Amino acid sequence: MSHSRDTDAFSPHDHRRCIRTAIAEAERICLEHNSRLTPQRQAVLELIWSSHKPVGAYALLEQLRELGHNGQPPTVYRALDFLLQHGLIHRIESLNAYTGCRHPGEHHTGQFLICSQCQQVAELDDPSLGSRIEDSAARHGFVADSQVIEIRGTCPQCQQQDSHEPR
Amino acid sequence: MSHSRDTDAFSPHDHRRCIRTAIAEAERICLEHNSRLTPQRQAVLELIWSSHKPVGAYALLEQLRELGHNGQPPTVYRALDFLLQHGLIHRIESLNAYTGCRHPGEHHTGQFLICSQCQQVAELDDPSLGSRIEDSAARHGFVADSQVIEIRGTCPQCQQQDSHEPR
DNA sequence: GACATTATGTTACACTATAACAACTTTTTC
DNA sequence: GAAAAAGTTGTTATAGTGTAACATAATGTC
Repeated sequence: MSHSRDTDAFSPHDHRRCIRTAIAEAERICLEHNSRLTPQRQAVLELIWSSHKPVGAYALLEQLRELGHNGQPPTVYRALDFLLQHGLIHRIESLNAYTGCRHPGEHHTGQFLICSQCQQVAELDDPSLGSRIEDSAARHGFVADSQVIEIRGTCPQCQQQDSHEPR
Repeated sequence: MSHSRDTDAFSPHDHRRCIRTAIAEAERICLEHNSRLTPQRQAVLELIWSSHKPVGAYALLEQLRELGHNGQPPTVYRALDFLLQHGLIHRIESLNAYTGCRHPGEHHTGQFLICSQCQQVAELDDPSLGSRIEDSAARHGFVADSQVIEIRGTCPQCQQQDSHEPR
């Protein structure tokens, strides 16, 4: 089975590339919107992209401090708000945590696969699923304008390990 | 368009009936499971069912105190845990709030329509949507075992009011 | 340079949730 | 029916998540 770029999060990959791409895209988008990717915002974005596990705001705060940034909660939350507004990150509601967005710029509603075992998250980004949901809502006279789709389960990698180490 | 029992939450209806049914079902289920629907638990369930707007734990606590119950946070959270475990209520992740379950007992994953205007929530409970999502995940080698589906938008009633009072 | 705008610093606090242990009730067992 | 076990509630303290409000600093505009 071939995996799209989206769900490669679960497969071993050159993660530095993820980070580089994310920053590059962020710069592009900020330029487009005439917004500023300040050092703090970039630092937060990089920290979020340092893995595919969603990070909590206070964990980010901790890491920012280690990097010598000044740190109080509002600092982090402001950066997060900025990144969220520009579609550069997503908030995972069921985890109170944040993860990098794979398709910044393109307007899309996040659909997440969350592995209960390794804690990693991949984006599904299946537009037809999105419209299927809209339809479902519309059938009840409901006009949808945003969706929270968070699917918990076991990723391919962890399934393999399970079969190797049963019990 | 005809609405199923599920999404009637948005339409005017005899709400006392909702509550009565909910309690009756709760009693049935607790009997089945040999669990006890204690006065506190029942009080919390009734409070949750007192409307179709999800309620936060601390709001419940407040209301419990007004009813003369003893109240500290753990009291409420324990009742909520019990009700959640028995499938009598759902937690709305994106609101940190709780709402009554329309199909207690039947194992189902919650799908919620949340009106941004009136704050009311209806359950979709579209099993084919659930399996559609499972499929979507499976296509990426991911085994889903639970889903968080929360759709924000405008309910039929609020749409009507909008068209009557534009601006 | 003066001004408006945007971003950050700082303090304090609100909201959501749980840990840990004590006391009490109900059920079970003998 | 008394003792033990299991389940429920009381109580105190604290952890985790998020924001309000106001001061200061940096940046952009004219």
